[in-house]
Amino acid sequence: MVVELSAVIVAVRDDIPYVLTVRSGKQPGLPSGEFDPDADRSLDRAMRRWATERTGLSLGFVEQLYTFGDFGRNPAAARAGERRISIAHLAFVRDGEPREELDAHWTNAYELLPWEDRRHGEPDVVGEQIAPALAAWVDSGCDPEQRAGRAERADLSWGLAGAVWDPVRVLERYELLFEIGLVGESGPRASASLGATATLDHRRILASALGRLRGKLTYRPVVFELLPPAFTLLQLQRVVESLVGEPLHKQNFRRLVETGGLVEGTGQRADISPGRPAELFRFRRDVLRERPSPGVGLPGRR
Amino acid sequence: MVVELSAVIVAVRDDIPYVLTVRSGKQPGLPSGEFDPDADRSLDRAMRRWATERTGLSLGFVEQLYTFGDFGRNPAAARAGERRISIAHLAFVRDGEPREELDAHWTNAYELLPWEDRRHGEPDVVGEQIAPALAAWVDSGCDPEQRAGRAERADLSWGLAGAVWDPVRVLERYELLFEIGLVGESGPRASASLGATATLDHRRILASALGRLRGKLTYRPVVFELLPPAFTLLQLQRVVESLVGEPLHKQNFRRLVETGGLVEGTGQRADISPGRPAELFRFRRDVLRERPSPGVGLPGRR
DNA sequence: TCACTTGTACTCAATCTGAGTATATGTAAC
DNA sequence: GTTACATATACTCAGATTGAGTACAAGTGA
Repeated sequence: MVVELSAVIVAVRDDIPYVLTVRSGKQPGLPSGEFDPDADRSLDRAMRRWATERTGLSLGFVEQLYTFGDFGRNPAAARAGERRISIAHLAFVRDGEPREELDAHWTNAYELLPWEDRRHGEPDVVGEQIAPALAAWVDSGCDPEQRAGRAERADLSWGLAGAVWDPVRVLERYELLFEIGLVGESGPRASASLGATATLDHRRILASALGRLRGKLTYRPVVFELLPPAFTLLQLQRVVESLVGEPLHKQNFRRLVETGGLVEGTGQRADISPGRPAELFRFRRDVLRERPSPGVGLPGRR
Repeated sequence: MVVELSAVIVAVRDDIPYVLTVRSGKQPGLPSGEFDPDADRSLDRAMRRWATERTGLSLGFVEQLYTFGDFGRNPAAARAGERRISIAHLAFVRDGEPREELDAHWTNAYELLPWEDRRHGEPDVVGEQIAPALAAWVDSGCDPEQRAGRAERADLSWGLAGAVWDPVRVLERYELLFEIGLVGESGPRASASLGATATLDHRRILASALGRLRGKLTYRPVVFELLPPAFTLLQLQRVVESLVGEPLHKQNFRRLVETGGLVEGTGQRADISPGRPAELFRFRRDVLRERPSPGVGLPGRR
């Protein structure tokens, strides 16, 4: 059995969450490579070293995500009888371009999962293609019980029929689209507005990364790993919004992070801006002692 | 490379969280076995089938936890040059004894991690052995910077020096004890009051399971997978308390789950009890549509 | 009937939240 | 310089949530 490491390496620039991709064939894919147990004592170490070699970046926050071993998802390998397990990781980098010769690029995460970006309202794809397809899938259940189960699943993951949209359920949404044949890798019904396709099941891995990341934001101060040491509150807010995919109330966000003790002003101000110059803030480490789970609590999630 | 599945199978009875263990040699260990990719299409399926065969239980909630591949932790295997990766899972069962002939037992999770049970206040081990050992470790840092780093790490994970105790940081606590040689598998300084030892790094896996479980409780209604379909509010509270390891305010807990829409009364009452008979409640599925992350919010975690 | 046990309702102040309004302080255009 | 514009920051206010209790209800066995 082959064990490989793969990584969802995230950076945010200009309000866009990017993931690092490499070309393998004509499609972009996540950087991944075989795990060599003799070279590294632990998975974590292996992950960091390998990512540095492969992408030229040094990772900040790194977390193991999930181990994928669903063989049906890799038709070519399955035919060849190859057994491959992929240990996926989530990692952040602050900035810096990958080295060119490594053929790595930053891809907008929402190009791969367009329905996840709701900062400017619900994207059209949802109403025009996804919701109807889901409705058809629900109706095509064989008995009332199955239809009810399908309806609940669709409503909960997609926030339909009065259910609330939960930014964290990224993987559930992707898997449902996959099941009903709407996303590229799984069938011919895929269309461009449902996002660019990626190698193998890498969009699925990305979905699981985005979901985890969104959840983590709310109870651990991980956003700061994506920001420079000093930042304005608006910068912070934009990064959070870009990751969560939802707009936030500016004044309340500011109150939340300031009175929540998550940041503290450095008397300096940012000069590069139209409008009134903003104060630069930094992450306030002490918050870790004061609150058990400090993070940028999102609105309405309680 | 050998890939194995292992499982932390949890059940709660009489206010005690139990994990299923099997004997391997003289120590208890988690059930685990080699993963056969040809038998099952996905890891999840493999996990369920294998657990059923091995333990005679059918699992409710199952979730992948973490993939462990730290080779230093298994000295015997390391010497033999064996490379083994273990994909750990967390699973719940409602009740039922494991089949006897399988040599499986329920072990009190707090026998393995005694410092995690704070329902009756901070256990004596913490003040008597752990805190002093941590202090010594902090002081033995070579320079002020390293000492400061160690102090922060110790304080945060153990809630010392004014920091708050975070029930979720189970793994961080265990790893720290491991590093300073306080827990059995890692050195000779271990004592009985620091918990029973287990095979290989199985206590570490248990720690990661308990932490994950505690976190999950607060934002997904997973407790109900551990309870019968109808239960009294006190039963529910006791199960939550046993898992979280902290006492909860009764009236507020009740308000939380009732007005939070997490449960609904079934007009029936429980008869087996001293005192006034309590009403039986059931999980209210509709809460899933109403709130993005319904769970039994713990006190003070905000 | 009393002591005891557990269940359930209700109170109350402190805090937090969502949704605003109002004002401050820059730059670029006229 | 004054105006338009853009963003920053302060403050308000009603409604909901939380933490910590008090009070009372409804069973059991002595």
